[in-house]
Amino acid sequence: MEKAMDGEQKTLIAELTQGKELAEQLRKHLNSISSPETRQFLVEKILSSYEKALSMLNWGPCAVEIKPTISTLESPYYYANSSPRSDVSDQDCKDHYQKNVFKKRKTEPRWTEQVKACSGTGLEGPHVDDGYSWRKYGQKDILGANFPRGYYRCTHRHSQGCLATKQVQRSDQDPTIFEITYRGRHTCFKASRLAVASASLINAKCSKQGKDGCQLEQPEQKPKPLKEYSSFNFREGLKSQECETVDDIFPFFSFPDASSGNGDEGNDIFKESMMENDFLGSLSPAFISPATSDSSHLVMSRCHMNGIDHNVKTPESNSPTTSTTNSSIGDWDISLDNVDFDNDFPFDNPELFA
DNA sequence: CTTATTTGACCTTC
DNA sequence: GAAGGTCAAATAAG
Repeated sequence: MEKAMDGEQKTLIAELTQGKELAEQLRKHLNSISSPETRQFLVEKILSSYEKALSMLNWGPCAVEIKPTISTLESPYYYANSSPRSDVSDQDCKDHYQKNVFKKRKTEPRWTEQVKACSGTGLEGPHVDDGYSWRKYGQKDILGANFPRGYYRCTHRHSQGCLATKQVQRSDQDPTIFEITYRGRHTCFKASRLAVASASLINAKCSKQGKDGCQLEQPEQKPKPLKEYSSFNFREGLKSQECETVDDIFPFFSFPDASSGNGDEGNDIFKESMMENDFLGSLSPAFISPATSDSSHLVMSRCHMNGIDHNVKTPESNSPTTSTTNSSIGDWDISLDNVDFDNDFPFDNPELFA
């Protein structure tokens, strides 16, 4: 219980701190040549942060309802992290793994995102990037569906034990629409980092584009395969989790003081990854409202990007979306106070906002 | 050679 | 028992 309160307080503090940081960012931008859209974006974010903080105060700690399964969900029962081929036979290991996988399935957070991919964008079908690296591990014909369902899991499943998976199903009604069901949250290191930077950029872009939606120069700026792209879907694993502490929310996140050793390493990797992935051209939106404090609190948000339309819905939720505390632009629930990209994040880069 | 995809078999859930 | 989900060997691609 005490921990729950701590988590609640941390989240609250994070929200307030984020508001403060954003306000400072805004102040900088007031004196710069940044676009009005960028400033507008910051204003929205500030308001959003404070709204969340206020709602938290009104609602009290929902962190009491932290799922006890969170830790077990993250536990390394999968053979990737278990001591491989030592005391336990391969078969035992495999059996154990499979049993747990299927056992776990029921409790996995799950949500669906509808993605519309227009032809000609180069981002069709399952290749519509959501910011993570996925590896296809199966395909299945589904009863009543015209198109097979593809099964994907995070590329970093074995290397980092990231258990996130997704299913991609092309819509029968509209073949240009892909229904992507996500399961589990990403705990992979790289993805989390990139998600942050991309989140910022996407939001900025979306904000800039205003009613026209995001217009990213995808095709021209994607020299690498889509699967290598990383962008914002950071909260993909957060949004359906019940209230969590900050630490729960960002288990592998690259807070400066959280990285092993010094913080520089994190930043280096961060920069490196940004360069590696050419993430400016690989942004894709997945503006999913965070589970800031309420799991039933999923926000519909959307952003049009070059023919791609992400539309998040909440299949697991019995009640329709009830959120009223999020900005319309999308969410970005990362405490800037903790995220060390002040120096690296190119807020002032005109190219990002021009 | 390494990594990703395909696909049939197997397992779990309903 | 049917359907959905996952594994892993075979194959393809880079």
